[in-house]
Amino acid sequence: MDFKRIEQKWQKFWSSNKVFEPEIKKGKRPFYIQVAYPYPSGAMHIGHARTYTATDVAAKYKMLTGFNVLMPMGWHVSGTPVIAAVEALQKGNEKTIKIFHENARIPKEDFKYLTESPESFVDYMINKAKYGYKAGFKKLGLGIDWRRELKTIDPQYKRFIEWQYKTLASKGYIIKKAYPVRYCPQCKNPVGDHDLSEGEGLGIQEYTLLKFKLDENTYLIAATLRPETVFGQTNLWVRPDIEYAKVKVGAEQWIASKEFFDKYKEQVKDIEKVGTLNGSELVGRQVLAPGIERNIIVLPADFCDPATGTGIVTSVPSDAPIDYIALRELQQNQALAESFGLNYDLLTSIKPIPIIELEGYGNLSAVKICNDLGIKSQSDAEKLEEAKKTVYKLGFHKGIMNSNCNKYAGMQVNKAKELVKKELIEKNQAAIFYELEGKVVCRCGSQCVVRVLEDQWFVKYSDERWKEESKKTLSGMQIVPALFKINYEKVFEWLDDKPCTRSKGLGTNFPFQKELILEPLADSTIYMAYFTIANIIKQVPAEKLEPEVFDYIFLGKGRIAEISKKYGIKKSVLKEMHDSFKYWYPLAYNVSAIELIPNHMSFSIFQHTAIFPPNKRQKGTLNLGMVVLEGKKMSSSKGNVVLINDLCDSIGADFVRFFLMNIVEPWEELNWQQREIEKSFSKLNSFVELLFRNASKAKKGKIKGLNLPEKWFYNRINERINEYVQAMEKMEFRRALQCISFQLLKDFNWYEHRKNKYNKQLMYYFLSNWAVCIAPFMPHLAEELWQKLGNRSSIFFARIPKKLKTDQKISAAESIVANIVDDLNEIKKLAKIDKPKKIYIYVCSEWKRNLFGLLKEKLQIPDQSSAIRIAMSDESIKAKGQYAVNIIKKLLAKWSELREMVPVDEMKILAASKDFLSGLFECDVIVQLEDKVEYDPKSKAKDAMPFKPAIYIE
RNA sequence: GCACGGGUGUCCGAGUGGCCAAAGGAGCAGGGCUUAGGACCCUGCGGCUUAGUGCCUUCCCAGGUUCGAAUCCUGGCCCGUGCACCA
Repeated sequence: MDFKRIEQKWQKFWSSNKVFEPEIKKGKRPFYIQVAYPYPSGAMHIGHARTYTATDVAAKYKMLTGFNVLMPMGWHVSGTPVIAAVEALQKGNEKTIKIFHENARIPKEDFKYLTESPESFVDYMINKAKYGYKAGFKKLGLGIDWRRELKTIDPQYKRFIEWQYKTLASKGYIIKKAYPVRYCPQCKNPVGDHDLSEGEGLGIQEYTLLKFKLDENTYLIAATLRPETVFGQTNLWVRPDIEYAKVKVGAEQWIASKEFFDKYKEQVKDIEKVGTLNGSELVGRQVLAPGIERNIIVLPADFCDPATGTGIVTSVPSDAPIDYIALRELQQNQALAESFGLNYDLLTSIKPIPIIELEGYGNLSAVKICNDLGIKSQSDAEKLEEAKKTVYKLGFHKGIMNSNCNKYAGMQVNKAKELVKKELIEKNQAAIFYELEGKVVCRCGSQCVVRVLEDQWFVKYSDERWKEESKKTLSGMQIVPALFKINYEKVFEWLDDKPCTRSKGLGTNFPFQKELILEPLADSTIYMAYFTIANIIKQVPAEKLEPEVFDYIFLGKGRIAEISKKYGIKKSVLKEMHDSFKYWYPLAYNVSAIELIPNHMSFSIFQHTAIFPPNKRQKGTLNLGMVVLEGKKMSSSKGNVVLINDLCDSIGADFVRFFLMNIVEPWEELNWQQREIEKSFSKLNSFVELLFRNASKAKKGKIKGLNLPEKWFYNRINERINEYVQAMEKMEFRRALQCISFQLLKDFNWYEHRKNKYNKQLMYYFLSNWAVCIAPFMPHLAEELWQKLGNRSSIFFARIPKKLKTDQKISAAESIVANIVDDLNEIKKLAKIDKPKKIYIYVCSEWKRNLFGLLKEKLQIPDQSSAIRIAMSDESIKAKGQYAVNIIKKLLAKWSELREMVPVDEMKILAASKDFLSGLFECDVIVQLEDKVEYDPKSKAKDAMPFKPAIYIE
């Protein structure tokens, strides 16, 4: 088949007949489906193609069920990648050149477009790149309304985003606060995972800095992850052999390790080094401990690491194993203690103070676990680490603060932690310090730190009321697949304030601080609304698009006449946009890949909730799974990809679409295996060719006078279509496809096998319905076949039939014949009969059928004694005695299967199929009723059962 | 750490209470076709048995619910994926 010709022919037809350019039609139900617009920076591979194809299938199916369908497309070009790429290409960076030349398949002579400017780069990628997304969409035959095409840097779009953020701000959802980020002091930039050479995935931990008053204005600073344990403090640890720094922080003087201040200076402003002192100078001193307002003693410890925290550690021997062991070791070593000039009696009087009750560990969990694990000294590093982890984890989840913790007594540890921290900070006894979870190194080679960005703008997704309202929106939405709803719910739970501005990148300037750019996940949340007017708004100059204009279009606020006059926009244009939004919204489905659930998809629901009224939000989401190639993750940089362009060229767009939808359901992980594809390609291809060959023999008209096999085929087509519709409604595209492809092929083959005359009308019924059902998946071939069948307009103006009449009895009857064929083959093989001379079929007698009917009606559970009781209530069965009991036993053995069977007249069916069977086996076939047998040399007849006639072959 | 998902025969993978010794494919073995190779077609691939069958042992491990479990529940072991400034 000449795929290329057919594809081009119909793509041209669709565009010149505006098949996928919907107009508002009052009375026709709208269906607006939208798939997350791509960032057009490379070649399109099958992973992308799957997402867009699934959306297209959903859209086309809805067209075929009578909806007015809108599916727009745009380009998300916001952010830094384009700028970074253009800069790298301008500098002649070889790695980047290679990526664009080899992976994105851009010829060298076209690089001039890429290096000219970010705008030119974007334009090339969208409109000229042979392997780009737009080229791919067109090749795949997607039903996109291109009149609405947009880029996120269009001037009108930017005004829309400004309106969006002004609206959010007016509701209090835009806030400004300090924000800790991973930061490279060398590059002077925040770093993401992809900027790192070491430490990817390591996060930021929040330490509490505790201030221990040494004298009037000088404090020793200890860092802790467990501020709630201040109530159990017994002493402070310092390293006697290192030098600590004295630093002015604000009005106070702090003492901590030098390494600490190097990091801390990125997090606070006013910080100034004053001097140094040795740890040993601090040993033995008394300091006023925060939280408990009590003096505690400074003791020496080797485990204090100047590179971790502050190099000073507060000691809570009740709950920190290392503190307990270090204290005990010091207490047991009088000579050492006295070498530091410590009062040994005072030292030995220090005892752990119970503060947390922990089930299974009592109220001194550190002491208990050290005893349990047999930890003797600080040198048991491994065991100490294990002990620490266990106690920390259990304490956090299950610990309860006890009566030594004042007002926190009885509170859970995980609650108390935050409250204690807050109280200490308020009393100026503590501060916050951010520390990386481990070593993080930037690609430039320098070690990263945490920097606190002052005045970062956020979208306040943590807002309780907003969250509640968004959860309500979500609860009314249809999430496909349904089991993902819980994922959304979980995301909504932990979703926190999201930074929304950056200093670099393409996009919309932040309206409240013009030098900043809204970051890409912030300007892609409600653009679906913009699509409804994108084709109209192009004629309005951007500068006229003040917030009031959008307020009118989307929210119906204000008076059209006044707005028209004030901003110089025609009333008719304003009205058209307002009407268009009102018609198309709410969005039926927002579609994207699963990995966007925690951000894009959720943000979109939140922001719709914030901005639009409940009836103008989103009705559902469709979440597409990943595509892997031969079991491995696809990666453009490793060349492990299949590009959609190449694939369409080799097997044709419709077959690509078919396989993308046929391997697994849309939300499941799809493993693309070339060999398997090739195998099923030839199978499917010959099926399609078979159908096309039959098209010339089909004739439109009333179907009448059907014989048994024809009735069966007609009925089977209807059954398949019904199941197809059921599956399509749930977006189970794979199941739907299987019904109307390989399964229907099997049916067709059986029918071909069975039929003895040609029915043109039935063939038309089959082919036309097949074309309509396959059209969402294989639109080009469907159109071609549709035309071959004599239709003039596009198949997408046809309708998929719904709720067709089917008759279980017809299927049941045919399965009797099919089963007989199977059984005959089996017996032939086992009995090693090559050419049967005669076949005898004995249909079970009337009383057995009655017995089955009786049991089917009355038997609740397949229990032998009650079955016999029921059966023996019938005199004619009772008369058969032990033989009847044997039959009952046989029936019960297969009861679960049999109870579903629909009773049919086996005698009549088999008698009617005699010619077929004798033709098939090339011998005489004799069908007799069990109790009227004339010839039964091996006495097989008695084995006849309902739905399973006995057989004798000669 | 938190969240979600998953462990099925040689391999990939379908299967969510009985129709399941478990779809489909790959692979392997035998046969057909062919000068040969490829492609294609047929048969078999847990064990024993059989004129269309019946039985035994199996779906990560251990328990449990049920007349009945690959499928439901509990515990354990193992493996993926995501976790925010990144589009």
